[in-house]
Amino acid sequence: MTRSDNIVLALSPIDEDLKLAFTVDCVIFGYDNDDLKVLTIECNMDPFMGMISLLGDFITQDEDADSAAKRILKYCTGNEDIFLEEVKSFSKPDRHPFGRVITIAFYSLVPISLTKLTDSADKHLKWVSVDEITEMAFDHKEILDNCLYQLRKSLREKPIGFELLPKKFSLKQLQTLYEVVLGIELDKRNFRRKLRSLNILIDLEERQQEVSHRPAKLYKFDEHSFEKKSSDGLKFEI
Amino acid sequence: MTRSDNIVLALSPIDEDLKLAFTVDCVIFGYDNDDLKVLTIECNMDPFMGMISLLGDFITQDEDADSAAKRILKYCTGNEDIFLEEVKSFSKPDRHPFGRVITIAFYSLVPISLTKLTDSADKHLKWVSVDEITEMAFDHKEILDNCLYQLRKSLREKPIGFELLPKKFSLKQLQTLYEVVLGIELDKRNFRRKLRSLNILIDLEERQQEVSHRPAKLYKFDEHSFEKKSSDGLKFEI
DNA sequence: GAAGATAGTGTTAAATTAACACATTATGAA
DNA sequence: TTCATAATGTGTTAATTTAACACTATCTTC
Repeated sequence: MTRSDNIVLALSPIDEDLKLAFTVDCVIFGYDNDDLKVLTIECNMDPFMGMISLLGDFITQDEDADSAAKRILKYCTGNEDIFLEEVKSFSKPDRHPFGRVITIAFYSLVPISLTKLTDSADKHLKWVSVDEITEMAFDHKEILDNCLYQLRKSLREKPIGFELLPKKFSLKQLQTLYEVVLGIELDKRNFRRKLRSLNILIDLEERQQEVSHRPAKLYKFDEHSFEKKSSDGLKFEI
Repeated sequence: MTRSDNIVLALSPIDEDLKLAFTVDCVIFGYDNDDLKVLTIECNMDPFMGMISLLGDFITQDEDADSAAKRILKYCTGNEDIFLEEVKSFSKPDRHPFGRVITIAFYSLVPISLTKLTDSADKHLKWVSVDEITEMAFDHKEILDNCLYQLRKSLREKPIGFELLPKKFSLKQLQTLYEVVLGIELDKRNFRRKLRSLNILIDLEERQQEVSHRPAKLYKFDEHSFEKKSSDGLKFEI
């Protein structure tokens, strides 16, 4: 490869023999038992032996970063239709002990209840509460922090909370999810009114089963309304 | 480099001889004459010969993406203290005719009036109105569109409009900037009240010179107030 | 059928946003 | 020096949105 001409600088020519690697790392968020979790894998590479790390892989020759992230998600969860958002790149020269590895971080939202970790990956993977994570291999804690920040931001701007829940959910579940992830308390009546006004939920005319009290009504997310609204700039703002 | 172990997939081993290149591309926005402009350079590489492209370069061995972007900005404008925000990566396998070139896109905001394009770069660089740009070399039009979208989003969320203006500016200038970039009309009184309430401007007790009418008061941006507010989540919302 | 547990609902005050018109102050030409 | 011109600069009110707040309804289990 020769230096392209639309590239204006000639300060530090690229060494043709430089080994570069390009990866993606996925912060796979799950939500279970009123707790936000991240899918992790144990690192068995020094100097990070035994620490948890995010799920990542090289970007192959015939795919883009997005496809690589989807491939990882499919590999781990078997699911192809998962919410995914690119966050930012991480490229400190010394971020990886093996050389120059530049990574693009994504976060994704999966409903843990619907997710069977695939057999091949299962034994290595672990859902860990975000709260419990104080350190990770590589710069993965920094990546996690950035993705968590972005998740919180997006959760307030766009109707994506559903992505973490089962297809059918109660308003209470949804509210608790917001409270847990955002770390705030919400007023029940205001929360419900807000969601009503957004017209993004479909009342399933069904109720929760097997609870020892009045069962809650179940809703599902109305995909159609979302498409329509997100395109002309829905202001979600919970 | 061997495949790291925290990387779970082994579907498509990376060819050790694969030539990868890692670049940054900067959408350098300027504002002049009530018009949003982008700094471009003419491409002289087939098949994009003669088309305009963004400013970009390889990421060198000892810098991260951010540093590379800053290096480009300094090279072009001589200035080191320029607003810079990472937007997203572009990594389609065929996006670059020379091989596998993955790029991280940034946009930056510079006050054209204060910017002397450096001598070495000057003859190749051109400020072009965003409105006039219908196509660019590579996937740079797509990159521009994404960065423009992000600029508009950030302009509504964070007080960054100042970055495009001279140090001293009038409220009218600032309002017109918002109107031009966002493509909307704003109410003068509401706009002024809003800015007053944000407490991010310092009245310089000076007035515009050389205008053939009542001269406007000049303000500057109060850096200190911004630091303080952005850290605890300023809601700008113009 | 009573007790326990959670679901579900409406009103009012406060804050924010939107809409709107005229007086002020400088310049420059008569 | 005064008048025309061209822009700056300012306040009030209505509409909307957000925040605060407490009780009744419905189901289960004992």
